[in-house]
Amino acid sequence: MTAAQRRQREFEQREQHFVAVALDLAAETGFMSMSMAELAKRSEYATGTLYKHFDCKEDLLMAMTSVGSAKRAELMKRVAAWDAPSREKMMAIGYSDLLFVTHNPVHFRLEQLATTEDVWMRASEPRRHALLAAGAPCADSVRRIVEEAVSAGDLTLKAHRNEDVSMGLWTMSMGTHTLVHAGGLLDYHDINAPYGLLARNYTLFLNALGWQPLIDPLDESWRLNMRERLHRDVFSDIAPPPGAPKRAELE
Amino acid sequence: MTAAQRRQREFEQREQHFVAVALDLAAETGFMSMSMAELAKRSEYATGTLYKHFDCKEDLLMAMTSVGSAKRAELMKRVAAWDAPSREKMMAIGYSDLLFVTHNPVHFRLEQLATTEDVWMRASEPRRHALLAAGAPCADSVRRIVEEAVSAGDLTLKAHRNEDVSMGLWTMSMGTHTLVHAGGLLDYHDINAPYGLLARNYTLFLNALGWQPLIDPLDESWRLNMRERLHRDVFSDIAPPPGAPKRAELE
DNA sequence: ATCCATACGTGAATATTATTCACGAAATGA
DNA sequence: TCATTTCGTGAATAATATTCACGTATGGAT
Repeated sequence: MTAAQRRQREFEQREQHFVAVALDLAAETGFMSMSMAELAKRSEYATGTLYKHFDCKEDLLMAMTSVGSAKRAELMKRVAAWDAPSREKMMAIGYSDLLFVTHNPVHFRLEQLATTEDVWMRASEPRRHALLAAGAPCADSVRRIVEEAVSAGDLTLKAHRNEDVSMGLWTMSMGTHTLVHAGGLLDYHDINAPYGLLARNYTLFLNALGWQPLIDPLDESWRLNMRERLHRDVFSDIAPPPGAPKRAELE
Repeated sequence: MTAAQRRQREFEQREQHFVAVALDLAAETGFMSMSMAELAKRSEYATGTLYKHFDCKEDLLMAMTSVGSAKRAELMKRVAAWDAPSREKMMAIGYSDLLFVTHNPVHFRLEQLATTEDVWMRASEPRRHALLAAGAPCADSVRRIVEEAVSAGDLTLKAHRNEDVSMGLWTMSMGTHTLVHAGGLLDYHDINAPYGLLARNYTLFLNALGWQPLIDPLDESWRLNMRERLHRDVFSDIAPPPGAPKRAELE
């Protein structure tokens, strides 16, 4: 039965190939403007073959999005393993998400489309589940950091359970990305540096939870310092997001 | 020139008619599954006539979404005019959004789709602008409440400018709705009552800003009390969202 | 080495649907 | 009453997601 296994392996490789080519295509034209026929041609397979893997275009989208989610999860796993105070690690989680989205703008577009109710419901249940599963390690990393903070005495949970803490931060990040990507919206509302603001809101939120040590949201240098160490210790292979202020510029 | 004016008026009425019928259709089938031809037929006009109003389906979506945004803005305007302490008014803003979304789930789906980058970019600039404009009064109401809080001495702005305050709350609400509407996602992450959590997160955030009077996030009765007065004084014509303690329904 | 049966890839055919446009009817104003 | 313009029409067009009948390659059995 080793032949069947090989077949299976080749099938999976072909699927990855389809997804990789699809991601390239989506980067060029956007997911909605990309046609299944063109994707098949670019992948050097027939249209029918594509449909052997994905029952519908939405299923393909789920698979494409899962790739990005896995990448983000990998970044957060690194953060969770970082040797730093719990509060810095929690801030670094938010930063890693930002890092990921700015380096992978295409992924955010896909994710946004995928979690749209209209699209979400068209995808098959197994594909949806696979996407959720791809994101689960993110939640795990965050959960672990919260646990760590509690057992280190940096944080005492009252109204919030462990999952609730991450939910607050998660919604702020997701909402911010959404507003950033709706071109013109933030300008319209006269909001200049949404991600700097997001960082301050993280700070406020963690302060409100009583997560020690409390940080002055006006203290930019604390955050920049943390970011520098983070890039040195954890993200040495990833460039900071363009447009982020350098520490030197603060003096 | 009075004939031309009448024509113009009729044209606008027909557009409203199209949008109203489209909202009904979208409620039944979802926006993506709704066809322009069927919309035209239901509206008792020809397909071409529909395209005299909307250059593309995405433009129609923007118009449909604008209707909802205007409704939400109307609710928030009422809140801004409410005679209550600034902090309660700010909480009521979040509550009014929740009220609106739970009573108009279709609108949220549309809004979510519309602000998706892929869709947003396909709509024409004027239609996008109209949608932004429809949402502007929301921002105005919120801005006014923040100003009021500052001049009443309930709030002292430090790291945040006026717009920044609303941005934090806005992203939390939007992010929460998004997660709620991605069916199965919250269950997957073991989060039970997302909107109760959202309210606590609002409370935390406003506490962190130092918005007086500070509220214990564990104090449910404060919130329930506020909500009751709000429904009595401001939203007497709107039922509380399901899941909340029932009151007499006035229509 | 040969053959059979099954699994697999194919791409032309189908179905659906957003969008266009050439036409004729109705309104307008002289 | 007529000429002109404006407006609504819906059949035609142009994609494009999805299906399926077909032929071919594969792998095991003789």
